[in-house]
Amino acid sequence: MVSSSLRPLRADAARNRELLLAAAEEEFAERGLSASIADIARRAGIAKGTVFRHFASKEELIASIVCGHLATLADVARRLTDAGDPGAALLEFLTVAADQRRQHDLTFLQSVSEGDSRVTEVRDELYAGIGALVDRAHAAGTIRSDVTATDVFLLMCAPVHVVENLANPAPELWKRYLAIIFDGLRPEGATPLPQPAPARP
Amino acid sequence: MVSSSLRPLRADAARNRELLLAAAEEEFAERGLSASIADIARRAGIAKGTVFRHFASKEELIASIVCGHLATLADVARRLTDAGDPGAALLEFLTVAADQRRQHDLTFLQSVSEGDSRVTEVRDELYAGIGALVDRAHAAGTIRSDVTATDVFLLMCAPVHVVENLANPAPELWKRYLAIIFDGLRPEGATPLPQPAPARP
DNA sequence: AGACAACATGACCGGACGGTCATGTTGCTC
DNA sequence: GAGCAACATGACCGTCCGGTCATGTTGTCT
Repeated sequence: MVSSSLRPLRADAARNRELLLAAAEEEFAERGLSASIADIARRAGIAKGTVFRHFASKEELIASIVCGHLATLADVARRLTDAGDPGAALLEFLTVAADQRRQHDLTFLQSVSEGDSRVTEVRDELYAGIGALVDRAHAAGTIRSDVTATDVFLLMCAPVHVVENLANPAPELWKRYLAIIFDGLRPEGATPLPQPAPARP
Repeated sequence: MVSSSLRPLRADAARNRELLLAAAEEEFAERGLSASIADIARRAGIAKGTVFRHFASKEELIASIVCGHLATLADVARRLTDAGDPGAALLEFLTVAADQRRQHDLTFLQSVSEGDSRVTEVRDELYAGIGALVDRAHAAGTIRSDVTATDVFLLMCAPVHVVENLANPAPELWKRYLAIIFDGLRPEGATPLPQPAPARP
């Protein structure tokens, strides 16, 4: 979203960078991780060599995309922390997160950019935001007390993933599974969990 | 599991076929879809050309693996249909299914082998088995009435998928998320679902 | 307007991959 | 045990991909 380089980019370079990121996002969403740099460059209307001027490697390009998505989600979480109903806020966050994933499923990119320092940094921000939402939902009694922020973080993209096993899913089918999973997070009729919550990612 | 060819394989060929399938399964689980035929052959202790004697293409090899897994699951479902408690039987099925996926996550192979006729055939069997389990659970009132066999089919591998977003998950952490999701399937405290169930896959 | 650094370009490289095939080997049948 | 079809082998082919670099182009600053 923001380019935090010291020297500002030249006008054409900045424009190309945005075109490139947008094209890469679409190409990855359509072709998966094996989308080629050449195809991405063609889609962006720039030459292949230019890609490597902006990003040292394919991995770095992926990390930048993931960073942008995580930052957007962190922003959403932050904004929703002040919302009225804590339970509704958490559900709204999960809805926005799933909808983002539906548009461009980039979950498979996340494992690639695991080592990147910028990614882990933004992810920590997102994690903090989710933590605040979960705390408030706990206090309001909307979700069961044995569910943690890490649980929510991990379950975030599950609805979309579930739907992707279908060839032609209805565009909003993921909402069905988000509802089912969210019901599993509610205190009513909750069964004791067989395993302790994992440490934060 | 069974090789339904007309002419029986020669002894060495049959042995190599099994070695090959086992090696491919491990290699795909470790390296993902991009595992190479050469690596698979090396792991099986056979030559690369031999792979293509048994399977016309990489896709066909994948389809055979997926077939075996689906057949195993269909068998489990069939056996559990006669079990005592319908609710426990369904939970047990989901547990076995998730555990199988944990050992060798091959979900990503499923989309590749979408067009294969053998795969769709075995998948239909599995689907029928799940249908029977769900019907009995409905009758016993263990799961909410608006949940279908397709829902269960789709949610089957969700617990394992959720956990895979973690770098070093505890080996049985998936049971935590299976418990949460299964709680979402229970009638107690169920919220109306916002989307209709999809048609069978 | 001139002049330079920043930027864009696409031919090119090394390597890896899926798949083929001529040649050599081996299990089965009589 | 002879003979043959089934099978195994690995060198080889065409293709594609990530990444490099010498050369040409353009924004920007004075």
